[in-house]
Amino acid sequence: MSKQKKVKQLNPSLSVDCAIFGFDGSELKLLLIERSVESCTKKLLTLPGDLIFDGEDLDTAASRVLKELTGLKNIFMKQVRAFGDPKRLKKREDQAWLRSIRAKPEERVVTIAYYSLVNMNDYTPKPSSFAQSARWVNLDKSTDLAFDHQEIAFAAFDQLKINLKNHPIGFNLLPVKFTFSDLQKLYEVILGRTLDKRNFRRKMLKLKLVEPLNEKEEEGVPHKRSQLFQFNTSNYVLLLENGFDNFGF
Amino acid sequence: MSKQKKVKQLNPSLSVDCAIFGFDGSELKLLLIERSVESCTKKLLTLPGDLIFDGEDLDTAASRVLKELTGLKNIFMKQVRAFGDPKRLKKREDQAWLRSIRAKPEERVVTIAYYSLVNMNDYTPKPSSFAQSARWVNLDKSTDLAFDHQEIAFAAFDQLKINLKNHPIGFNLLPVKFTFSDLQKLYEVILGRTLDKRNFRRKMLKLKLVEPLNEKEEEGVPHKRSQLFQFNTSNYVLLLENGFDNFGF
DNA sequence: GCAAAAGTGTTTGCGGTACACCCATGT
DNA sequence: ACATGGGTGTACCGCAAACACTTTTGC
Repeated sequence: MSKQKKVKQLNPSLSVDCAIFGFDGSELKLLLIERSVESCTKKLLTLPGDLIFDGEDLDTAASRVLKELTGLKNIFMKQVRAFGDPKRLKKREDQAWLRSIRAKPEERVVTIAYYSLVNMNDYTPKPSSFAQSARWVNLDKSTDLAFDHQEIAFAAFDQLKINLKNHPIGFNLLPVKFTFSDLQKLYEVILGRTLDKRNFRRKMLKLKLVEPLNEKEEEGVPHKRSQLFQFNTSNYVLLLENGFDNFGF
Repeated sequence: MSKQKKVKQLNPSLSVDCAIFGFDGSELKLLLIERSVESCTKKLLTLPGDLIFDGEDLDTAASRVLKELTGLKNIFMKQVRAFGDPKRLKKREDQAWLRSIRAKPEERVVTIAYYSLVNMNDYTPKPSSFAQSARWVNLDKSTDLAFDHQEIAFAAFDQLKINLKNHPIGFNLLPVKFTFSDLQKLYEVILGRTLDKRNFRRKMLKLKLVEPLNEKEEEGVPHKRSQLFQFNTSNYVLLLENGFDNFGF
């Protein structure tokens, strides 16, 4: 049982891919990476992801990918599922890129997909670290992703939508202090429909998920100042585990 | 693009494990395999599973495991998620068994878990094919599974419970013709609580998921003969995809 | 006739939904 | 004064929940 382990190596058959969602106040965004393909003018848009190290936990790998890209730690994150279609990396342009970075680009890779929710204020992509650059993209526009990342992104979004109905996860997309309008717009964007102001407020308050702050105001807006809220941490952890059976959206 | 492919090989890092559920009319059962460990009197109870072939689709691998064990095809099956804790195979007795069958028993294996629902009448374990024997086990008793299979089984069951609330999947556990009592008992066992007869019937009929059969009777029972039902196939496929938002159990 | 499960309606309460007006603020 | 979003209360409806008695059959 010596402490000297063999050097960690990337397992060529296993990867994680992360659908990282953000909310800018009016639209749901997905954080994508643009990768340049040598010998080709076309660029690939992909989800952030990487092969997994031998002996690295799946959740850890996903956190690592997120951390390396954004610098963020302790971000809400949830596994969606595994994607392993043998053809998932076999499109012509995908192979072109893989050949430039993988020892065995032909190899089938099973990827474990995660989605995660970040407060967009906590991370602004820098204009191209090196060959690759990250950017926030509107989810609806995000057609034409490389590999099967389109499918993964939609699966992640579906999962998010379902989870949002029974779990208090939306807050991960918002700043600490937020207005009811912010919160409602977030729900509307994700659920894909408008909600009634009064009913929404009632529901949220009944669940005791949000608390009003004394510091009740915004400033300088051309209308009545809105009350600020934060979410109730203790209820959060409870409901995160158990969910609430009938949220009723 | 010649048709001659390299021989399929098992990928040492990837497996599938299946939580196969059955219903005997009063209890929910899980199909487990008892594996003898050489050089040890103790036997391991595991979920059916296997390494995945290179280039084999995940769903295909899961179907293969089920087919090889039970002979059944076209069975309802759903991915739960991937399990990849580096320590998941590291318990002492688990290692003992792995050493007897794996080239690299130390290797971390990521397993993709599935749950599947079968009609127990379609498969009765034969008393020990060879070194391994399968048997139906009550889910609640199924403590002491090898590896992390306990955790996987519970995760699969949780998934089943959630899915049952919004999807018409329970029928996969029943024979083609069944009574309302059968159906209700099934729901009660999975949801873990009793349900009201009349309310249950109403709900099921409103969803138009079950149809009464003319052949209305059982026989030789010491009470009023019950109507037989089958499930409505066309609604089934519809609701399977879309779910029904408010099932309301 | 007795035990055992089948079958059947009604009432109550909660929660979801729909809906319209006044308020505070900046320009 | 006007435009903009903030904030509030009520009425209705449908669905889930609770609940008890009669029927058929085998023994």
